[in-house]
Amino acid sequence: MEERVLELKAEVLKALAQPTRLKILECLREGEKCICEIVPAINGEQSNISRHISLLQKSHLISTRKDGVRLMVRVRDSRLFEILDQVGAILKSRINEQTKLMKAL
Amino acid sequence: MEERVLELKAEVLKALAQPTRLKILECLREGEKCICEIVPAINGEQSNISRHISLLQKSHLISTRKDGVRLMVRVRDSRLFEILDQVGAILKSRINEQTKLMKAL
DNA sequence: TGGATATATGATCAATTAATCATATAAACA
DNA sequence: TGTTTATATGATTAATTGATCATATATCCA
Repeated sequence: MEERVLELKAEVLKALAQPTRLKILECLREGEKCICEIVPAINGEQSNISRHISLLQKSHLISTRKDGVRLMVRVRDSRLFEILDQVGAILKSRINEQTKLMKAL
Repeated sequence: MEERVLELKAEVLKALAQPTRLKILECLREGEKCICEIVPAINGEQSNISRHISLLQKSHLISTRKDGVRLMVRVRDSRLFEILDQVGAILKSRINEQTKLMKAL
């Protein structure tokens, strides 16, 4: 596969690969939210969340619109959630295997 | 979603979010390979690839077995490739949108 | 207009990361 | 046994990252 394509894929994955950003994205499953809703929802620092949001935007994973003072944020492509769910599924079967091994003791 | 679960998901995504590691994984689509095949296939440094392989193993994304001197490597869960493909699909439609915009100029 | 609220950003710091070189270990084979 | 081949690892370095505090900017409303 093309070097450049892998770099692009890595950039997207990197944007996802951070707990605070995952919290933000999970929070956005419910739909569009403004930063002032996200901050208390995930119990974060305003300036930190603001930076993560702008990173997610630079990675084109979210889009934003101004509503007065507020910045409304939403996930651009809902397939993003399928990716997160797939990661969850992989983790789940990893745990299952470990559990089976434990039972066999 | 549970803090700890998000941390686990972030760890998996982080292991994926690096071009060299993506190259290795793409290389493993074809099936089990030893490091000495991977190194020339992706034109990498032996010590660097070795480190990335051991990172991928620590993240439980690949499994390994010894065959003489060689270390045979394979992807643990093929759903990993579905994730990579899904990322590709998201990138593809991002490009499509940009192309449409360009045409409308 | 002046204060309250929402967001962005500069500066700083500690921690992590990826790559590289040199070298160590270990298996295979002539 | 000695050499070649495969892999691992210590040390080093530069770059990136995430968080935080302080402050700036911008919008709204009384």
